[in-house]
Amino acid sequence: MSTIFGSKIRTLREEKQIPQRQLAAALEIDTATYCKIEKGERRAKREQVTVLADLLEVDSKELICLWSADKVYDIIAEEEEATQILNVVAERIVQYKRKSAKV
Amino acid sequence: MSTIFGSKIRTLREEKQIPQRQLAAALEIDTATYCKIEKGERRAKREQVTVLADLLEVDSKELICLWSADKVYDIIAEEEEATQILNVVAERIVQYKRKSAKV
DNA sequence: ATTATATTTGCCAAATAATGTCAAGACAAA
DNA sequence: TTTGTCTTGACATTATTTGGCAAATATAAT
Repeated sequence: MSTIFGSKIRTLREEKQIPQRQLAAALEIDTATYCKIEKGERRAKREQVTVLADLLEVDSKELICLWSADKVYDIIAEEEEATQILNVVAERIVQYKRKSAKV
Repeated sequence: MSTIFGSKIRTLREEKQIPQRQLAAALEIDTATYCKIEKGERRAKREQVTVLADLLEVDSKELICLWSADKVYDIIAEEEEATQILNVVAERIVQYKRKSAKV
């Protein structure tokens, strides 16, 4: 049930010794909700991720990456062909990049 | 807006010359809804995918794979770090497999 | 051209999932 | 014990997804 994203922001927050209350306020949500985000019981919204990156002073790309990875993992984790699914997606992304490079 | 899954089932259906109406009936949905699934405007439910695999006589794993890939693609397509997200997920899946293999 | 069949579109309704709050409890430090 | 922090569960709210209906548009055949 825990997420890479949740663990990451918890670690960062503890390193900086910031209380949940403070980050929750910045995100304009209840501390209960913030707590659940750290524990992976709720998913942060995308805008919230970037706000957190600022406050925790990390590259927002890094957090977005972990946050997205959690979402993808939820979709494919239970599927037998998980790895192949990733290959199909990767292939499609390459194709798209080729196409936009042409233009 | 079109999906790999939708294109695939449309192609298969046309090859077999089956009307949408017939597949829609098997899925117990409106032909309009079925039409949208082929066009990628609606997402089939997981159970519907396996029913379609039967009717279209293809391996359900194959269809599930394309169907999942569409979902994953939706999540990461707009993200700058799409490829890296896939790597993070792939890494996590490998880790999970190791863990379950140990037991 | 007219009819019949198949597909598509737009809009609304129902169902489901995601996000959030509140209140109460657990836990630790002072 | 009091204070501040964190956690949990039940419930409320909101957003998203899925489906139906009716009308429009193809597509075929006659």
